[in-house]
Amino acid sequence: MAIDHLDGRIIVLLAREPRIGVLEMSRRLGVARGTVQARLDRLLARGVIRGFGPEVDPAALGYPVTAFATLQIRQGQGAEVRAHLAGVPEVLELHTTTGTGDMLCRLVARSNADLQRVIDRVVAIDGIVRASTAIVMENPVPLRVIPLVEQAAQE
Amino acid sequence: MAIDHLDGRIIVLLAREPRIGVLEMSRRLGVARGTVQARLDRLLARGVIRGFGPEVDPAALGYPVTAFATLQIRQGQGAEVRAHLAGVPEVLELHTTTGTGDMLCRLVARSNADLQRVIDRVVAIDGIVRASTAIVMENPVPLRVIPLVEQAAQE
DNA sequence: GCATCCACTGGGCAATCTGTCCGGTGAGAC
DNA sequence: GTCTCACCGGACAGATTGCCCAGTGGATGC
Repeated sequence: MAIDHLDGRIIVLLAREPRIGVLEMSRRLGVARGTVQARLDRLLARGVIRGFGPEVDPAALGYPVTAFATLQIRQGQGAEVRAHLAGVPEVLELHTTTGTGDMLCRLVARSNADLQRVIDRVVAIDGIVRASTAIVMENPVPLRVIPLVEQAAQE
Repeated sequence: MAIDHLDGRIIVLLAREPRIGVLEMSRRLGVARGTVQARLDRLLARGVIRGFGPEVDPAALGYPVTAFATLQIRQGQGAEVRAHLAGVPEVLELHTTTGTGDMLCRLVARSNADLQRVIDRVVAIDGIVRASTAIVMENPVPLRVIPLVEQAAQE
């Protein structure tokens, strides 16, 4: 089994109030402190919780424009392209995918004009045959996991 | 200006060792504790740092398959579609975009077979005209912000 | 039936960190 | 020259952490 009900409640609680601390959690959940501590350790050890890194808002950093670029890669050039993209700070995320494109990456830029600079930099390598970009206008559902955790914990 | 050098070092330090605490940070950075505390408060107040939510790995939760779906929406049905997708736990993220598709969403599923169920649920609303899905195979660059922070802090 | 293992409870301990003050200093703005 | 602001270095009580312990209850295996 992935996680049980108590694990789920711990994660959800932690997601809602990250600064909460083990002691306060144990109070809210009505279990002993040692239990929460042990559960947390296990969740971290199993990799269910990867960490507690700060969530940084690129917009507040001066990068309010987000875009997704679909890239088509020349056969056998995958490794080079990956390394190249990993070196571009504005590439926040990169996936290799099935389908018409071969890679999908998330970009940020200082402005729509600046996005051109970023894309130029992204495609400045031979291995990329074609790139098509979609600019993000709104983000109705920001990255979230709570609903998934709740679903996973119910079983 | 967005963030200065010290802000950048604080964020990077926090990203690398999230459990670190203000006191230890002040030691590592060679500044007074009050300074780090004030900087952190400001970063949080300005929204540069949104929070410290736990990073949950969907794979460890039993959802090892990730996919991106591009959706075409019938004119004027945007709101309904958003609400519908927000109610699907496997939809981790939703963006409205320019370009051929109208929305882009990130999905997870228990297996490739299960992905079919998720997609069926996603498209189970009138407003979606067409959906095209790309399954993620690898994730050479997991979501990251450190390089961007470092770049933003240099100026 | 009985022993064993495991998770949880409830408690206690010292060490550490947090939140919050304070006065003093230096740099830049007016 | 004066003011404002950020930073420093230090202080304080209060709370939390990491760690330990013995006891309990359920599940498992013999």
